[in-house]
Amino acid sequence: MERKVRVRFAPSPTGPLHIGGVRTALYNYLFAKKNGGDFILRIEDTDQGRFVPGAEEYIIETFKWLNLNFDEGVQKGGDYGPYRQSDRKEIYKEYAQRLIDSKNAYYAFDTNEELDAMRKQYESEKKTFQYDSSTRESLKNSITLPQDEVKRLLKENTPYVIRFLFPKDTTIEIDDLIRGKVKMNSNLLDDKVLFKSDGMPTYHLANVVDDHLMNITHVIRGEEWLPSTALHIMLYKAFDWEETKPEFAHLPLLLKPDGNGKLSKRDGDRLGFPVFPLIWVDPKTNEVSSGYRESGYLPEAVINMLALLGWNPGLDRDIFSLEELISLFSLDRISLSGAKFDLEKAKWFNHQYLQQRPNRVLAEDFSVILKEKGIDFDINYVEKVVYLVKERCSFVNELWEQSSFFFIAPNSYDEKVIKKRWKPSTNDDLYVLAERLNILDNFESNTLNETIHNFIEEREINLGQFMNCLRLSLVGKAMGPDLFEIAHLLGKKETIERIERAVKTISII
RNA sequence: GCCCCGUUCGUCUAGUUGGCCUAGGACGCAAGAUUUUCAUUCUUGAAAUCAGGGGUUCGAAUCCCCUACGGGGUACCA
Repeated sequence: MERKVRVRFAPSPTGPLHIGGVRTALYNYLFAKKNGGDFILRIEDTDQGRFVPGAEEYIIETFKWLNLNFDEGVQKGGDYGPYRQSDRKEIYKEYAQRLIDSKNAYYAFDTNEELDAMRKQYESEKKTFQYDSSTRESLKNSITLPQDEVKRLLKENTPYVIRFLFPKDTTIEIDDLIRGKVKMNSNLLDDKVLFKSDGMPTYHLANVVDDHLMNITHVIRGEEWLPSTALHIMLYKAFDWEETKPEFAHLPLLLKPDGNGKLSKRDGDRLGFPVFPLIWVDPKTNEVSSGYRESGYLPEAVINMLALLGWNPGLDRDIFSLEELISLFSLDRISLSGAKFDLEKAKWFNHQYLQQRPNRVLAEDFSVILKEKGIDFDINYVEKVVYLVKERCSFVNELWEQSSFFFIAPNSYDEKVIKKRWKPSTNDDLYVLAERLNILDNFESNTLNETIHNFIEEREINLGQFMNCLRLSLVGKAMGPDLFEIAHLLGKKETIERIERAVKTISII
């Protein structure tokens, strides 16, 4: 019987979610939605030592911002809860016991110190210590110790861990949906700890138990999990869950843009781009890490950019809506090699999506920035400004650089432009033009266009030269959109005042 | 060290049943066009002997082997 597709995103709350993690979640989401399945959020907080307050809320908020909604999970609920592993503690204990009973796992009483000493010793002999079939016979565990000794130790609450008993000389085959068949020999794998001495399971146990109990059909996760998948497969076998074992798909990693290695937290600040979706303030150090949201990225752009970083629909275009991504998505089009993040392309994506964003909405976003600067203009005016300048912007906050002159008259004039364009006769030309504009009762841009062109023709002055001077008067620089549109939006009074001020201020004698 | 995964323009990639690949697209870069300016936009261009070397084949980016390089794993972290 075909099972309903169920995938999970299972981050551990050890800090802000990495952008690579966001991509993993996105691929899970796309896969689920493409196949009419469920997308589940499970929090893997089995390591109490690394728990960071606020991290779970950060994760929730990230997906809220991106508008990728979970069907089940922490803070949302569902039929397979609880969805936080710390709330499932008792469950794992029971399953660990099952493995002990079926002789697939055993108690180990070796202390950390003993193990460390062992590792050091092996290292000094240029060997690698591994807790496995070759060494377990000589260590302190329920295989080597007499039964009543084991019972006594457990009764006395001696700290112990439960380790998986890896069989010797077994080949484990992983059938990865992205990579195909991967084979591993059990002799190279060690008896991983499944249950820690603090009463919590490790990732391996909790993950397999939860995926089974939550009816997960596809495990889509980062490539760093590929090596331990052999253990996971053995666990499904040990539990006799092979019938409903999920399919595995291991994603390539996100690499740093320069040099080599996995994209890390530090790269962001070093190279000037966010590696986190949202801003994050470390609760311990107060260190601030920037986020895509606060840097002005649009969620749609981030999703589009991330989707194409390691996956490609094979079409000759790059812009896809979430709906398109869902219908186009398939695991077999995921690339095998790690992808380097490209800041320039990320900006380009944002530019594309910024252009699609309605002017009214952009005007509202922009008004927030304006208010912070103590500028309060009518939203309709702001919307018109946005209409004129948005195509030259990739981010909302760039609107200010491109349009500040619409709100504040220039208080200085670009010297280079003066030097190049301003003539001794310009002051007089502009003065006369101001008088001419003053008697207009229509200040529409096409009227202005006609009036000014006639003026230039009449006086036989150079078009480019004069227009640049007029622009300088209104803008202060040689930049900005169509000059007649600027004058129109500024209005008659403001336009004339700016011309007069420029005439008074600029002198080349 | 050992194990696993990978390797096409600077970057993301197309190429998945070997021939239509003198290797396509996008970002970025360069030049030109448009414009009163800056940008946008448009056009054109440079850019990968398909990591290298061996095979297999009439024919290989596509299949096999080796080497190199890159990445991941090797914790009572996930």
